[in-house]
Amino acid sequence: MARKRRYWLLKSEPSAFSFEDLLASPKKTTLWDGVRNYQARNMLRDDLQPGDGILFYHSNAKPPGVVGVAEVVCAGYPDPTQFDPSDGHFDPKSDPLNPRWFVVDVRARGALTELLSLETLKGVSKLDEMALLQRGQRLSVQPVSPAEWREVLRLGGRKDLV
DNA sequence: GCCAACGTTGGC
DNA sequence: GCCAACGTTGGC
Repeated sequence: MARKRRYWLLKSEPSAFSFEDLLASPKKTTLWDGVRNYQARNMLRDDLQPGDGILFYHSNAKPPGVVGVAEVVCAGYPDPTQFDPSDGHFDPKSDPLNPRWFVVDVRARGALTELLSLETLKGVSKLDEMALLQRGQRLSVQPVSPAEWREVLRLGGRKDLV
């Protein structure tokens, strides 16, 4: 039996890479590079699988919030930017034979009908346990439960993308 | 292995 | 720009 589909929240600063940028990318797809946190790396490398659902979150935005829905296209593979000295994410300590950092490819499915702000999400009791809303969390890759996924898409007016 | 200093994230 | 909450680094 196939593995159950899982759900994730990915954060991006829209000034660096926005959901609109993803929609405008070839095949609405890009590699999710530049993650340099081990917990987030472990999820990219081990847990995200093709077909998994993604909530696209804008951090450091006005206001911050979930803006769109995407999906995982392929399982984790080494982040090419770690080996590129001209890239801001270059990591001279990473061994090409034993890469330290990983990416997945993600493809946009569609924007929410309107931005679901962090403030709005905080007011939804069904989302009390959501990783995003827990004190002190900063991970740029976070798990989302099936119930949270359904609720966010319902609030975002995109039940068609559940 | 401890922990102080430093760096980063990200809401506000 | 502030700063809380982490994560990382490096001396010991």
